[in-house]
Order: sequence, then C-alpha cells, then structure tokens
Amino acid sequence: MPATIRDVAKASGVHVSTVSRTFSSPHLVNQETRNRVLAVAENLGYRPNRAARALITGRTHNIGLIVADIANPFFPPLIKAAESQARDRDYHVFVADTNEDSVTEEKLVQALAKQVDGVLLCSPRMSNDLIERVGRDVPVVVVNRLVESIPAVVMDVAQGARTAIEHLAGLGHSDLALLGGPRGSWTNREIRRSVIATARAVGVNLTVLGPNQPTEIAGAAAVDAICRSNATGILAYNDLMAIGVLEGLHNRGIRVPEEISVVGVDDIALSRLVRPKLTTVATPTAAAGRTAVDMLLAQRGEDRRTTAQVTLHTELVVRDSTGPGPRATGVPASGTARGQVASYAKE
Amino acid sequence: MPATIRDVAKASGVHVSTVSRTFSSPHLVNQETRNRVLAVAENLGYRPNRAARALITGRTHNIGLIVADIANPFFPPLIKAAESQARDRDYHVFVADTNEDSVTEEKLVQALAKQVDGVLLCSPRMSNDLIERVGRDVPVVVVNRLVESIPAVVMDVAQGARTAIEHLAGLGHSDLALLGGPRGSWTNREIRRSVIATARAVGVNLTVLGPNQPTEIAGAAAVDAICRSNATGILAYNDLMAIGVLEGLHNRGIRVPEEISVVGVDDIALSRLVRPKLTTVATPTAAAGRTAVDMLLAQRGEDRRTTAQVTLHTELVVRDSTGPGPRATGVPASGTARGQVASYAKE
DNA sequence: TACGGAACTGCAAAGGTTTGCAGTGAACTA
DNA sequence: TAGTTCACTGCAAACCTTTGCAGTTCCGTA
Repeated sequence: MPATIRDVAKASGVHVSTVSRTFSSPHLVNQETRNRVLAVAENLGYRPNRAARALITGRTHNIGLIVADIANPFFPPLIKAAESQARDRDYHVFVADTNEDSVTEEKLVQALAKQVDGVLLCSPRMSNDLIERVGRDVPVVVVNRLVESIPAVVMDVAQGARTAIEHLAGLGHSDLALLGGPRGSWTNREIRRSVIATARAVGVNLTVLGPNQPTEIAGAAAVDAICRSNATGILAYNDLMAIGVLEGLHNRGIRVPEEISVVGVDDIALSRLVRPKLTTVATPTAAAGRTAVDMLLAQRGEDRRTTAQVTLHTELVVRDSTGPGPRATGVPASGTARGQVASYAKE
Repeated sequence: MPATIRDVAKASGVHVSTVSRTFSSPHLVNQETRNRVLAVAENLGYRPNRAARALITGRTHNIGLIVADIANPFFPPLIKAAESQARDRDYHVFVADTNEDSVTEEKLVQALAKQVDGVLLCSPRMSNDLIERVGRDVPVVVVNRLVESIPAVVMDVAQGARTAIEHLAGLGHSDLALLGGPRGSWTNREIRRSVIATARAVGVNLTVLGPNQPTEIAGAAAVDAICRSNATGILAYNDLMAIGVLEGLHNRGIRVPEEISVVGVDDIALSRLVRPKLTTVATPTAAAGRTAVDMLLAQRGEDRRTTAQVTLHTELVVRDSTGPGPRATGVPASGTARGQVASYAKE
C-alpha cells in the first residue's frame, strides 16, 4: 500500500537507482532530475523503507538506551537529552528499563544488540565481563561507570563529594555520615572512596552507612542509624535518598538545617521543590546524555576502538538544607577522635 | 559477520525455510529437527534479523511512544509501564519527545509512522484533523485526549475534578479558584467544564485562571492572581502547578492548609514528597500506559477500526494540603454571590 | 577530427527472511 | 492392496533498497 521506490521511479520516468540516489547521495544526480523525483515522491507520500535500507547497508539508524529505572527522576533528563541529540543526527532511540535488575539488563541488551547501531548503558548493573563481551558485538557507551576498554562518560562525583564534605566541615560539622547507595554502583564506590579520604584529610569523624537502595524510602529508613551516629552533617548517595532523610528527620521533629545538615547528589528537579531546598552536588545529566550519544555515533568509522572515557564536572549547589554545625554554634563536638572513620560498611 | 539463517541451515543440515519455521512457526517442524536447529543456532549465536523479517512481513515489532516532555514527571511512569507491557509482547519501543511543540510532534509522527507497527500519542498537541490523518496511515492510540474515530484511553478527570471541588466545599471553602493548564489540552477542557458545573451545583464562587504552562514555575507565578481572587481553595491543572502554588504561597508567608487549601491532579511521586504533602486527584498513569499498548497491539487484525475509547477511574487522595475553610473556622465568606463564576478565561 | 574525461543514469546483484506450493515418505483407511 | 491423508521438508519468489559497474552523452582539448 505505501509508495515504494519503484512507484516513484515509474511516476517520474527514471530508474529506481536514480530515486535511491536522490535520497541517499543527492550530489550524484542532476538537479533537474532530483527536483522532479522529489516532487513525485512528496506527491506520493514516499518515505524510504528503513528496514530495506538497513538490510542492505547493515545500519539501522537506531540506538538503544538502557536505564535502570525510567521512573527514577535522575534518568528522564538524560533520556530526553540523548533522544534529542540522536534525533538531530537522524537516529531513533529505543528506550528500555531493567527494573534495576542485572539479569533483565543482560537479556535486554542481547535482544537489542542485533537491531541497533549502538547501545547506551546507563548506570548498568551487569558485570564488567559481560559489558566487555557485549562491546565486542555492538558499539557500546556506558554512562556512570568505568569499564576497561569501553568508552564511557562519567561524572566527577569524587570531586563533588569532596567539595560537599569540605562544605560541611567548613560549616563547623565535625561528625559526618555518608549514606551509601546500592551495591554494584560505580558511582557509589567513587563517592565512598572520596568521602573517606576527604574526611581524613580535613579531620572530621565519619560514619559510613549502607549499602542501601537508591530510594527515598531507604533514605527515610536510614534516619534511625543516622541519629545513632551522632552525625550532624549527612551526605547521601543521591537526592532521592537525601529527600527521604529530610522526610524522616521532619517526622522525628528534627529541624534541618538547624540541627542536622543534609546534602544530596544529582540535583534532580525535585531537590529545588522540597523544603528545605536541598543542597546537592549537581551532575550534568543532560550533557552526559548528549555526549554519550555523540561518542556512540563516533564509533561508526573503522576507527572503532577509540575508548575515550570522558569525565564531566560536578558542582556543589548550596541551598537551604545545610547550615552551621554545632561547633560554630558553641555546642561541643562528639567525643570520638578527629578524623576517625567510625564504621565502614564493606560492599 | 553475525550468523545468518543460512549458516544455521548449513550447520544443521536442513533448508533455510526449516530454520525459519523453527523460529516463527515451531509447530510446523519436527521436534527432533527443531531441537537440532535450536542447538546449532544457540551455538552460533544466531538471532533472526528483524530488518529482514520486517521487510517481508511488513511488521517491524516496534512501536512509537510520543510524549510532550519526557522530563515532565507525569510521563515517566507511563513510559515505563508501556515499555514493559510492550516488551512482554515482544515489541520494542521508540520513545520521542516533542518539547510540547505541535510542529515537532507532527514531524516526529510522520518520521516514525513508516517504521513502526503503531504509535502511541500521549497528551498530543496536534490538531484532531492531523491525528485522524495519521490514524489512516498507521494504527494510533491517543492517551489523554478524545479524537473521533481514534482509539483512546483517557482518565476520568471530570469526575476527579468534581470530587476535588466537593471536597473543598465540604471543608467549608466558599471561594475557589481553578488554575488552568495549557491551551490545546483536552484534559484541561474537561477539568474546567467539570469544575464550573460543580461549583454551580454546590453553590460556591469560582475564579478561573489561565491558560498556563503546566509547570511549577507557572504555578508559582499564578499566586498573585490567586491572592487577588480571595479564593481559599485552589484546584490546579496538575501537581506540578499545585506544587508551584505551594511554593509561591510559602514565599509569601501564607500557610497551607491553614489559610489556603491546594489540590493538584495526577498524583505524581513528587506530591508525596513536598511539604505539606499534596492532596491530589490520582490518575492511573501506569494502567493507562499498559492499556494503550494493548489497544494498539489489538489493532493488528483485520478488525482494524475498533475505536474503543477507554476511560480510567480517578481518585481523590487527601493529604495535608487541604484543611477547613474560613466558614468552618468562623471567618465570614467573601461578599460575592454564591455559585458565581467570577472570571472565565476563554481558551 | 579524435580523444579523454566529466556528469549522469541504468543494470543487476545482493542483503536475510518468510511463505505458498509442491514433493516425499509413512501411516492410516477401506 | 490401493488409495488417501498426514507430517514434515525443500524450493524459489518476494519484500525494498543500495551500490559497483558499465553505458551514454556532451564538452573541452590537442
């Protein structure tokens, strides 16, 4: 029913190959002919059949975008940016959700691999081995993780976490807690590493909690442990958890930032909408999406294995959930020795 | 490079057609043969080439999902549910974002139409005409809108809005305001219609404001007008706007719900996280996504034009942003006559 | 005038799969 | 025993496009 290249050829009195060239290599066909063909095509509502094109060229002009959870507010801005960038380059995007499950993720990527020109793995939970194996079948770019020999775009959360800790210490907090994220998360490891090092360097006590699910529920549930730790400054793995902490503290009648300061990571839209507005380490999610798409599409040429690994800068955004600590207000700090890591949840 | 059906045929000593049947109509091939073929295929890592399959069957096993704004928190749960449902039925989903722009939307749907088996239009901004035209080229299901002769799934926001107004009136609010959404939105029209009728029926004054962008910014910006209206009960087009109103009122030192009650629509995840927690009309977004996919896939058969239009129930979720109105607390109501619609922004 | 080249265009094979039709042998029926 | 049916498999055309190669025309140059 829909018009094919043959219909256009017949109606405009040229061979199909000329029609084909009109669309895929316009410079090879006479201007006059081209115009005639285009007019006829327009008239017939002809659109090149991407399946047929893919069959012979081997390129589908589709990419796959795999995320852990579409409904996690961290991802939509990334998806949006990636899709927009891809469309600008005449690519369509399959979006798929793994439900934070590594097995689903694996199946998904296998199913998708053969019918796309590349796959974007965002915060993958699969093993490095598996990712590398997939990378041999199809161009892959991972986001928020570093895997040897695979192109990646990551956020400099280590630097962001350091700035956050320094911010809290600078406000006079000498007892801090890190609310860890999910096991298997590269970002979580980075943050923890950086936070422990920074806490030592600036001489504050640190309690490390976790691993936890990266959700608001888990954040609220962690408030008990936070209170036991005597910490007055909290850095959470992400904003969702930080908001959960805010919630939990509020229910307990503990005021933020007067009694406890809270910092998140990501700067999701939500963090500006809760009360108090959340101080957080902003990660450039949209830029990550765009960059990842560009890196993926750059793998086309024969120069496959570029394996660039791009790190994007983060920035501490100070809002209303952090304030002066007990030291600054004259309340004595807790008794533990300076610079001590009180507990360390091994991953 | 990747294994084809021919490789599998050769390696297992059967004709390609047998291999083909092994995958697409297993019941037609002998169990023994089938097992052998499957083993060989597994071994060679063979996956049917969807492009080739699409070329001959005319069915891509892909669907397109077009939304106004991926980053609008209303959509991700819908996308997630739709994608999951589609994948269960062996379909992949292209997700695309129109940036709330009807021209982009039109181009997008045209580009996608030829390479998918169906298109899901979520909260479309295009004209009815155009949607109907697209519906002739490719199976279409619209969400959150009714278009003649096009299958649709909508939420019963009229009923939800009515319940919300009754809730406010029941709390003793006699001066209400409706904060309208974007022009071109079917949902907005429904809500307005229902709110005006209900306000008349229960005998409260109503100020209608709008149209507005469906954003938190617009909600905050509308607070001036809300205050001028003397309304003590507000229904916003969606939660995002309602949260903006909360924000704006807070900045002005007006307490919610003590002085003004606010109700939203949608029950996005966020509405449970702001303070006060938002009273809102919950719409079954995930169910809408699943239903829409099923309706789309049901259009396969020759029984094309089913044109079912499904309405999903909504429910008022009472949280902390609504409380007793001035009448209940002894403060006299404003002077305007009961049941009067003070202003009506024509769309 | 003859020749080389440029600018176009046509020809036909190829890409991986599905599917109607026909063929084969075996089991069943009369 | 002969004919019929059944279960399975092979054959080959078809789906729509791209692209290397070859052909044609025309222009410029020697």
